Amino acid sequence: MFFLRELPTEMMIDGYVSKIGVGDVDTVSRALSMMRDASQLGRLLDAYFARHNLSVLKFHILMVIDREPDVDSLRQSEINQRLDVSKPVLHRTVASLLKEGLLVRSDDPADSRAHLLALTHQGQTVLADVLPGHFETISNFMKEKS
Amino acid sequence: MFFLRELPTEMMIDGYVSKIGVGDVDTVSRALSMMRDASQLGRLLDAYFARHNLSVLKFHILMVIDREPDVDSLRQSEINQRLDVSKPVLHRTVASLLKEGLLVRSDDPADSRAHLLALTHQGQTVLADVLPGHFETISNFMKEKS
DNA sequence: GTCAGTCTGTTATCATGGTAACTACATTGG
DNA sequence: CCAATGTAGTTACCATGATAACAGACTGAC
Repeated sequence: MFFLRELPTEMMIDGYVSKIGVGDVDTVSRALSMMRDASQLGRLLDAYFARHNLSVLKFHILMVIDREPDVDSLRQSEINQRLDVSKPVLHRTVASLLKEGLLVRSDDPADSRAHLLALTHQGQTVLADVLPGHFETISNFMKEKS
Repeated sequence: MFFLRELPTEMMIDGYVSKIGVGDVDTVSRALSMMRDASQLGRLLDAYFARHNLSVLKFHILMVIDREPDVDSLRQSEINQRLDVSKPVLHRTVASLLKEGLLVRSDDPADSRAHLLALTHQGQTVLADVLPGHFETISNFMKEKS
């Protein structure tokens, strides 16, 4: 992600917004701040996970499987329902996690098209290792913002 | 960009955060909401600009040149100071805008390495056409959120 | 029972983000 | 002056996002 380093001043936004007659300056300013903050935090998280040979998407995949109550595995389509990412990207990233040994795949007894994806022991270890720093990165960023 | 469709409940976050002892649940919840909102608004803006044969980055490039006081052109490096994007991506995207006729390039008399990038008439027209919908997209999104 | 329609996963291809490393020019310190 | 360093732009390559289109397996209305 990327975004403006310097947001437009409220005056500049007003120059566009009030001329056009849509929305109000405060709302637009708030949205632009949000986008810039999200971009910056996104970069910090990307860098953090990269240092652990992961990506935000890989982390989220491990996370949604791990946090599932009652079961310890999910289908690819179920992961897709939980993550707002396209099927092919999810497929590719799951393939990469399988290759790296963080996930295992087994046939779904209920549907021969599908497979069940579960964390390996190593996957659980990696997730546990990476979680504190994830929340710490978020917390530190929010602290500096306020 | 992508993100979790359903955020973890505060209870789940607490399960991680308080165990780990970094940050607090509210701050982390707020950050995750922000990331999801930014992802969703980002998708809306991507789709909006795509309908106008643009991208968010192309729009921002046009915008920062247009909003510059006193001058009507910028160097690539000056655009880079204003946008949080890498040099090669900016270069490629500027090249595309030149090819599409939205920007023109002239030599910088002060530095033979550099060039000045200015909006063409068509570039100004496109920017003006696209601005209202941009702010409208943002305003509508923020309204639905609240 | 069958076949039209849907769902699961996959492949191919493209778009757009990044880093590393380079050329050419400009600037600065001795 | 001129060598060393810095800056502007560019190239090559990789990572990670998307859509379109497909095969094969399931499902339901008849």
